[in-house]
Amino acid sequence: MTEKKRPTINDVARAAGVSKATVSAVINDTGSVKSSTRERVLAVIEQLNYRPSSQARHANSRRHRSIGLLIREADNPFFAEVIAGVRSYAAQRGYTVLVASSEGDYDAERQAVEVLRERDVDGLILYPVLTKETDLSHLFELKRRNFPFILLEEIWGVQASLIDIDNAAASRKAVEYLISLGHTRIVHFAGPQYSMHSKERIEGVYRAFGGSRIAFAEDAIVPAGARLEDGYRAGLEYFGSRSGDERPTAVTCYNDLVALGLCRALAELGLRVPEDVSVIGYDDLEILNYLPVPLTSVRVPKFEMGEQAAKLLIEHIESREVLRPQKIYLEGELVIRRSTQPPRERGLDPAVVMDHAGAAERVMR
Amino acid sequence: MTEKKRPTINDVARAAGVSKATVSAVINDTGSVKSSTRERVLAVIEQLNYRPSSQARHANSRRHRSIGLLIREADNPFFAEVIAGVRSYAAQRGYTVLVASSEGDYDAERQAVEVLRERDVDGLILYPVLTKETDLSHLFELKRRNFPFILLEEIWGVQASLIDIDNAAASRKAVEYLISLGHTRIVHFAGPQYSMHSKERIEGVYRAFGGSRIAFAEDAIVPAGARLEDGYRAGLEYFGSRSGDERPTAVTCYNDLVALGLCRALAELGLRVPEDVSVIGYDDLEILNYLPVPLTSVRVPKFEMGEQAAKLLIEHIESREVLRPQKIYLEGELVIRRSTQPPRERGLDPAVVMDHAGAAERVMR
DNA sequence: CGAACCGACTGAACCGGTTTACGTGGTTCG
DNA sequence: CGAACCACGTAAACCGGTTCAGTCGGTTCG
Repeated sequence: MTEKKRPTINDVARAAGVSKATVSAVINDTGSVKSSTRERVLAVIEQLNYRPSSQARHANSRRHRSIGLLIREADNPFFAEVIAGVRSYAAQRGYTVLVASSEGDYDAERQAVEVLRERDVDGLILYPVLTKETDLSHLFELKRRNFPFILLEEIWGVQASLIDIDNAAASRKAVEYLISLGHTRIVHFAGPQYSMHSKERIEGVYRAFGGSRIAFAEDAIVPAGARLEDGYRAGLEYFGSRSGDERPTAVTCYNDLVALGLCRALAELGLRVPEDVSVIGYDDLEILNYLPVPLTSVRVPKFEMGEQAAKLLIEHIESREVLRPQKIYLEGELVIRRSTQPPRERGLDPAVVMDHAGAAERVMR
Repeated sequence: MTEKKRPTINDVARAAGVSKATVSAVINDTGSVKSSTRERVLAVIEQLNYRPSSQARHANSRRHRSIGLLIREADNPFFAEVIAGVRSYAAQRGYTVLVASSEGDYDAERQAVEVLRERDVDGLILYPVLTKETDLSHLFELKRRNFPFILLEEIWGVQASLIDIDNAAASRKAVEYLISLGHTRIVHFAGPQYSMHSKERIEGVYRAFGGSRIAFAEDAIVPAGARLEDGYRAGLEYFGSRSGDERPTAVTCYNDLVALGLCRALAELGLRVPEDVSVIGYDDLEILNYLPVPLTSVRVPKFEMGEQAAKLLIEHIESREVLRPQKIYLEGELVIRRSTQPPRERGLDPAVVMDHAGAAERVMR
C-alpha cells in the first residue's frame, strides 16, 4: 500500500517544534501549556488531520474503553434494539461496543468470548447459549479473573450481574389475560429447549394455570424455538394433527417471531386469528403493529435493557473493587391488540369484539 | 478493581524461564524452537490461560485486522444480513468487524467515521447518508489518504469501490411485471429524498414506463421514506385523499418495510391486497414470507453483498499498492408471491388468480 | 541577594507485543 | 583441525501513545 501513513504524535511534535509530551498535554488538556504553544500545536493537528490512536492511547492502562456484546441471533430485531441501547449509553460514556453473534451455537459463543477478550474489551454483556450439556467453564474463567460481565439471561450456578425482566410474571400475565377472556384450552409454544428465558416463560404458564381452576392439558407446552420457521413448523404440526375440540383456542408464544410463524401456519390450515385462535407474542417488535391483525404481545423494554446493562457493566469496569453481582428486573407489560378475543364457544358477543377491534391498543401492567 | 491482571507475555516468559522473544516465536510458530522448550512454554500458556493482546500485537504494523462497517438503520433486518455477510467473510480472514449506525443522520455518520478511524480500523464499508447539501469532505479525506473503503451505495463525485445491485434494472423489472399483468395506474412509493438507491429505483420506474405505452401519471412518484411508519403515513395520505379511478391499482415500494406500512394503511382504508391494490416490496426480507399475503419483492443478495464487500475491502487493505476503484453489481431478482395480481377491471379471471394463489413463489430474473 | 517557588517544557521509561541482529555451542566437512 | 554452518536463544529496538521526574529561566519574598 503506497499509503501516506496516518500521522502520529511524533509527526505533530516535529512539525510544531515541541516534544510529544507537550502534544499529549495539549490533546488531553493536562499539565500547563502556554496558550501560544497550544495554538501552534492545535494548528498542526488540524492541518495534518491528526487523530490519536485509541489503541496506543490505552496501551499503558490496559483499559481500552470498549465493551463486548454477545447476542444470539443477529437477524432478530429484538437484539437490534438492545444493541442500540447498549451503544447509546456506552457512547455517552466514551465506550465503543463490539458486537458478536453466536447464532445460538455454543462453540461459536466460546470462540466469540475469546476473540472479544483478545480484542481487549474491558467487559462483556452476554446472552449465553445454553445446551443440554453446557460447559460453563469459560464463564467461570471470567469469574475467576474478576473480569466484569453482565448476563441478559440467568444461568443457574453462575453468580453474575443480570439485567432482565421477570419472565415468569409477564408470561403468567399473558395466560391470565386469556383465561380472563374465557379461554380454557390454552397452549404455549415454547422457545429453545435449554434456554432459561424459555423455562421462565413456561414457569409463568404453569403459575397461571395453578392460579385458575382450568385443567392443564398434557400437551400444553409445545416445543417450538426462537425463529419464524420454528413457529411455523410447530404450528403446522400441532394444529395440523388436531381437530375440533382437541384444538386450543388460544396460544402464547416464546416470542413474536414464533407467533408470526404460527399465524402463518394457522392461515394455511384455514384457521383465523383471532376468531378461531387467539395468539399472544412476546417482545413487542415494532413490525407487529403493521400486521393486518396486530399482535397482542408482552412489551419488553429492549432499548432500556441495553442501556441498563451498559450502565451496570461500566460501573463494574470502573470500580476500584470487585462489586458484588447485582440483579435488576425491568417491567414487562402486556400490550393488548387485535390477535386476542374471547373464544368462539361462549358466543360472539359483538360488544366485546368491538371493544377489541376498536381500541388500537391497551396496556396491562 | 482488585482484578488479578490478565497475564502478559512477560509473565509467561518468566514462568517458563525463557525470553519473551521465544514465547513470541512459539505463539507464531516462527523461528526455531526446540520442541522441549515449545512444550514447556505451551504448558505455561495453558496454565496461565494466556492470550496475546491483539492490540499490542499489531502495534508495530499499524494494521489491526479490523474493519469498520457503517450502516444506516440498525433495526432494519436488511442490514442484519449484510452485517452477517461481512462478519462471515471477515472472520474467515481473521478480521474483526466494528459496526456503527448513523441512523440516517449525517452528523452521526461523520462522527462514526472518526471514531472508527480512531479505533484503528484498517478499512471501512459504508452506506453513506446523503442529504440535500451533503458535505463529502470526510470521504474525500479518506481518498486523499488512500484509506481503503467500499461504498454500498453510489455517490456521484466520489471515486470509490462499490458493491451494489443494479437498482434501476431491478426496479424496472418490478414495474414491468405489473404492466404485464395489465396494470395501467401504477405508482412508486419512493425512499429518502436524497438517497441514491431511491433515485436509481425511481429511474427504473421511469424506464419501465418509457418502454411501455402507458401514460405516466404526474403523481406517480410518491415520497415516502425507508421505514414502516413512512410507508404507513404516505399510504394513508395518498390513498386516503383519492377515490375510484384516481387510485392506482398497483404500487412498487422503496423497500419491504415501506410496503408493509403501506399494506397496513390500505387495510385501514378498507382496500385489499392484492384484490384492490397490488403491492411490490424491495429487499425480500424473510419476514414477508410469513405475512397472510406474502409480498412480491425484489430479492437482494444481502448476505452475499456483505461478503463481497468484505472481500474487496480486504483486497484493498492487503494490497501493496493503491488499487483502482472497482464496481461490482450483483443480480436482483423479482420474487413473485401473492401480493400481486391483474387489476380488477379486466375481470377476475379465476384461473389467473388461482395461478398466483397456488404457487408459493416464482422467481423472475 | 539568595532561597523558594512556579510555569513551561522535555527526556526517558513504560505498556505488551514483534522483529532483527547477534551470540552461543555443537556438527560437518574439506 | 579449523572454517562454515546450523539450531536455539536472547537482548534491544520499535510501535504510538501517557506519565513522571527533572531542567530551566523568571518572579516573589524574607
